[in-house]
Amino acid sequence: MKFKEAKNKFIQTWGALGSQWGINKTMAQIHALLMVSNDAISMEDIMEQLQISRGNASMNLRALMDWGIVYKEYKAGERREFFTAEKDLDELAVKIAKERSKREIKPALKVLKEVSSIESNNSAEANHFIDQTTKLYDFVLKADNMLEKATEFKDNWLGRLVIKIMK
Amino acid sequence: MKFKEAKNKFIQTWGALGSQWGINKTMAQIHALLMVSNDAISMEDIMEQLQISRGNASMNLRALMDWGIVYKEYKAGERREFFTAEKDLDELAVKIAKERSKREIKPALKVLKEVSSIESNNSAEANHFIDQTTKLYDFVLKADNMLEKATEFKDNWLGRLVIKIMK
DNA sequence: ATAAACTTTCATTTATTATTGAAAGTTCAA
DNA sequence: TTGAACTTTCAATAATAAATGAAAGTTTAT
Repeated sequence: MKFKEAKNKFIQTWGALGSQWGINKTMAQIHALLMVSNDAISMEDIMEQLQISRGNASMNLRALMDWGIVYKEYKAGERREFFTAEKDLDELAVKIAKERSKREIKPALKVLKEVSSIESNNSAEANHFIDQTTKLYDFVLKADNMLEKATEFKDNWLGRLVIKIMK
Repeated sequence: MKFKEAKNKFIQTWGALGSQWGINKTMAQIHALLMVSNDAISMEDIMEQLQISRGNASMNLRALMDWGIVYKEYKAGERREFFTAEKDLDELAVKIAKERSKREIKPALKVLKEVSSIESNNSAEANHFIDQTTKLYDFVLKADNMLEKATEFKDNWLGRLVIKIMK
């Protein structure tokens, strides 16, 4: 396999993976492209390499910057803006986790708390509902906390030890 | 909030969360409905409660059973099939993790390995590509392993200790 | 202040994904 | 073996999500 072919395959695969996990394909592809690019590239270049429109490129770059995993760069004497991706993978994972937690898990938790707090009418059905949603709330809360602690976790010698043992 | 209202809100929310994470809405809703249902319910019931077609119900129930998180149940003297959901949340998480790993992460890993193994033509570009995709491969592999080990992790006193410390 | 070089926005179009429902398939009781 | 009761399949349709591109908006050099 040649370099160009490999690069393309990587971008396609990363894009597909993204869309399976609720991140739009182009967004994931742009990110992939930037990750494996040596240096910052212009919007024109991104459009060209991924064969996408200006609007699409612009909106997804904006989204990636909102997520904090792509940055603008300015080059001396250049009018255009250039873009780079966060390349540190731990940092990337933490940022994605934080963002998805904020956007999706936190609101879901709010609803779970709400619906698990209804007054029971003492039917078996209602009791089971309250019990199950309460458990779910606790579970999701715990899972969410683990995500949030991922940063500290990775720098934590004890954590690393545990991972080693579990392997 | 009344029980019925809460139940509905829960089902809607769970459905939305599912679709944000790449699981189709109806599938997540059926699962939600079964999770908070006291006992097994028929396809007819599911169709009625979620206002979906027979085909839709059938296909998504099949998918949920393929995932191993919904089971068929037979009631004595009843021709119809009834369905229940896995209600143990740890068990549920493990099964979902395993399934998504198998379907999505494993194939992605294969591609990552492939593209990171190309022969470099010694351009800075190609070298950076190889370096970055290799790192990505290691990272995704590690993350995937952690998912797989989730079962052991939850029963692991040391793991629990670490979580406690990190909180 | 002007205009060239560039970016963003958003109504419209296109592509993707999910849903329907009728027909085909299955199972079981008599 | 027949047919009633039920489930599955899948081509057609609908709903949803993403992409386009032209117009509007910005920025900067002169």
